[in-house]
Amino acid sequence: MTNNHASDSGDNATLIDVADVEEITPAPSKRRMESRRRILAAARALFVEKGYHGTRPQDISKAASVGHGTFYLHFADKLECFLAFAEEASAELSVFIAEHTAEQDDPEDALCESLKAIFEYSDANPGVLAAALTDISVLATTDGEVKLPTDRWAEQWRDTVCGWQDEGVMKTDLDPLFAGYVILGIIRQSGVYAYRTNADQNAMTRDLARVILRTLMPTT
Amino acid sequence: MTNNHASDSGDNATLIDVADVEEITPAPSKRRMESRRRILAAARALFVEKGYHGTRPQDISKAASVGHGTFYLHFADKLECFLAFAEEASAELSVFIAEHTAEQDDPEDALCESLKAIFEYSDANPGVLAAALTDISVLATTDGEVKLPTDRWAEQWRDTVCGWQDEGVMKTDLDPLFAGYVILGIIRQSGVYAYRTNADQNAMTRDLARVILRTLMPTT
Amino acid sequence: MTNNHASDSGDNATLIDVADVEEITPAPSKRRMESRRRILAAARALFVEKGYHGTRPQDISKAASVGHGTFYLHFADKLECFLAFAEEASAELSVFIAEHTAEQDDPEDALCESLKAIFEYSDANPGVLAAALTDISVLATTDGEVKLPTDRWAEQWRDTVCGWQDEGVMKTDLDPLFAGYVILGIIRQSGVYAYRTNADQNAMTRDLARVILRTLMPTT
Amino acid sequence: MTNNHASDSGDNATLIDVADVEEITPAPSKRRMESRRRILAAARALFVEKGYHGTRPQDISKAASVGHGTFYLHFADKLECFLAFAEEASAELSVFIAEHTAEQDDPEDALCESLKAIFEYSDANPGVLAAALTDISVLATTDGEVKLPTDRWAEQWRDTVCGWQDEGVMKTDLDPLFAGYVILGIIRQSGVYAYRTNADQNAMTRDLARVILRTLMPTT
DNA sequence: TATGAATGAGCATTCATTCAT
DNA sequence: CATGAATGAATGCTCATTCAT
Repeated sequence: MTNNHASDSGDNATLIDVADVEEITPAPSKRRMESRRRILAAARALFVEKGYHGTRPQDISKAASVGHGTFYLHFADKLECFLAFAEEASAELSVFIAEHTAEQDDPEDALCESLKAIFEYSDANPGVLAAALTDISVLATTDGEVKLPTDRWAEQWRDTVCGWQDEGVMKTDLDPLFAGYVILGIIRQSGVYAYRTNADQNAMTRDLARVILRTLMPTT
Repeated sequence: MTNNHASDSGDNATLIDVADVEEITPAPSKRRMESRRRILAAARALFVEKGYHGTRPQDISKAASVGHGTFYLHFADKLECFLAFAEEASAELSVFIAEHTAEQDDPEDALCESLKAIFEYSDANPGVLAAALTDISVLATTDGEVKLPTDRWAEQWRDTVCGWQDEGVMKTDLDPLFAGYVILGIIRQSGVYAYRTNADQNAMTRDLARVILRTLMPTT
Repeated sequence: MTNNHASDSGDNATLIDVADVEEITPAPSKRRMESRRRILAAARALFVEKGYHGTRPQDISKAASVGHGTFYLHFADKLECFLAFAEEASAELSVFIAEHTAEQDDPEDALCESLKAIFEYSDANPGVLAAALTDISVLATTDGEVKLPTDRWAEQWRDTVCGWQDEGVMKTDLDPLFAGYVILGIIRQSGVYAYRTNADQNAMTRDLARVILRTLMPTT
Repeated sequence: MTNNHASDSGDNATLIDVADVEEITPAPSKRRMESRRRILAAARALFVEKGYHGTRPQDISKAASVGHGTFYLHFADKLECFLAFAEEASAELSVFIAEHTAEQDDPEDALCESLKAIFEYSDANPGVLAAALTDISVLATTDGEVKLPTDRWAEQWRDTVCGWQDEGVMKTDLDPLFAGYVILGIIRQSGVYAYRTNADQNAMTRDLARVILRTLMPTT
């Protein structure tokens, strides 16, 4: 398709109809995209199952049915691949939450829906969140300041809290970012509790929502 | 396997003259203890500075000024050494907290003192808590059920909460273990917040104590 | 579709009148020549800058703005490309020297001019000679007898010396080929000296010419 | 033997008799030295036979009958091993030449002896000199300024020439270092000639000595 | 002809662990 | 008890070359 045009591209540019230009310049090449997709999918499965250090680029390539070198065609190194996976999971969860909380005005309801969404996502993608939250400092002695996924999550909760305040549906005496971290902390560690005790999900959701709201509401 | 030290040492007891037994057999030989002490000290420094994966047994031995083989005289493998370090840190912190909260009856005060103690310990031993909390699942594909340090911490908070309830100084509608995890989550993630924002420690302590108490107190 | 035309390559083959055919088929097709030219130019730059082992065919293709595969359309492998580069440099230098020494009858003058030409070429193409003289045995475990560039240079000097003898302008008691190697050795290693000491070029030229002539002239 | 003392070393230093001290501090450990010796010997054989790029650290270890890791116990990387080999060869040749020219006062005789020594060494260690002279710039894109073996050789010849001048047995109008490079160039390239033509060694030696002296002696 | 994604054998190097002394 | 040289399987990554389009 686009390839057929390829040979013409350089010389006869003036003959190419404008509609084609869009396709020519970025040219993400279907095949290339397919490779990347498969590598990422394999990486996700393996990082979840074996963890970062238990997964070799070689394993990923094999699972993705591509050559070992192809891996490095798409990612500079193993860490970059892991970050892409974490990014992807994070984005997925965001979309998932957004879809589930679209119309909720009441903070408690919104919170409940968000938590439900998180649990649902966790059920549908077991282990993915835990894997994606792996502390990068454990992965590499990266002095470069890569922002941790957790930091971004905390910021998203901060935004949510700010939204509630702006809409006047809730008031808190906490610094919003502090609140964000607190909420994240509660949710995160609760996940471990839920896993350890096989807690009922509905009860957990309700309890969590209540607890979180309590942390926000000023002591009377 | 794991318990290399004291308990094993009694093998040659029968050959040793009785008078000496008391001192020789149970006492794990000064030299041996000194070795272990130095290795653990070096391990702590390196795990904190370089992380688990960035630290090689050789590095530890070298920093401890013992032969590389001596390391394996005291620890079956690197993981065991790390766990010993985490244990040590955990015990230290427990003592530290216990000392600071000995006489506090009021939960809010006790909480404040505990948090102060944690912050003080963190200041005195920078990075040690973060390192000791490293998720073991990241360290090894140990399917065996090693209890995570975090789980023990949550249990300690559960005990504290139960204590408060038993003494009648506080009531909560939460499951105590759940409460323990929530408290741990709040403290842990707050640490990240404090680090990121260079928050004032006294203010943080006060805010945290307030927030934690809120999570526990039944909504009126 | 477009593929059907592929073999005609010249852009509008069907429009070309019969008279042109002769030129099209045997003539290595402008486009092809252009590709090769660009690849060789890029190869030269990279071999000079990074050396043989530091240059990947991919780098060459990229620098030449051609597809990675195109490289292998023109050269069977990397070594062949390098040899083409060395050949080119050698030919260039020959022409350069020939132009500068066309009319000199006196050996000393001819020698001076040759040396000047070499220095000028070196200045105009820094690093090219050094790169082109790279010992092929270092490049590949080629058991096959590829003649070293240096051998060809020695032979050229032999021819020059023979020329002088035939014309009667100079006599030497050395075997001409031996003389060729000696001259080459002197010039080559002097280059290193000149580079290390930032020697004045004119003085170098004069000294070298004198030294070389001394080696040739029979001891009285 | 010495090993028996090893355990005492640290603490009871004062009890150790002085004669032992020498052995204790540098402690090159017979076993370690033996390993290094074997690795270097294997490296020499392989670098000569296969060249730098044709030789893998793995091959060296195998040929030396040591584990792959042992190689890196003695050399930081492949290049360092090669340099050690080149160094060794260079030192050997120096000794060889020194032994053969000890008593020669006359430059021509000294030169003849030196050349004979070089040829003899070359015969006894075929390929070693060629391998050791491999241009390091071909080996790695080492920006760090490692001095080339050739440069050291040129300097040795400079010293020789200076010696002759100081002793008044010879005069030259050349800069001594320049002379050193010229001599090196002549010898080096002649080696190629000798190899190509299977020249008679005695004749070569004589011719070379004559040629080299000519380059030094001022034109009358 | 030209392309560039794909390949995978190959490479230099590491490191947790062992064992002769 | 202590040592440190030795180990070698394993790792992350490269790069000259191929081939479907």
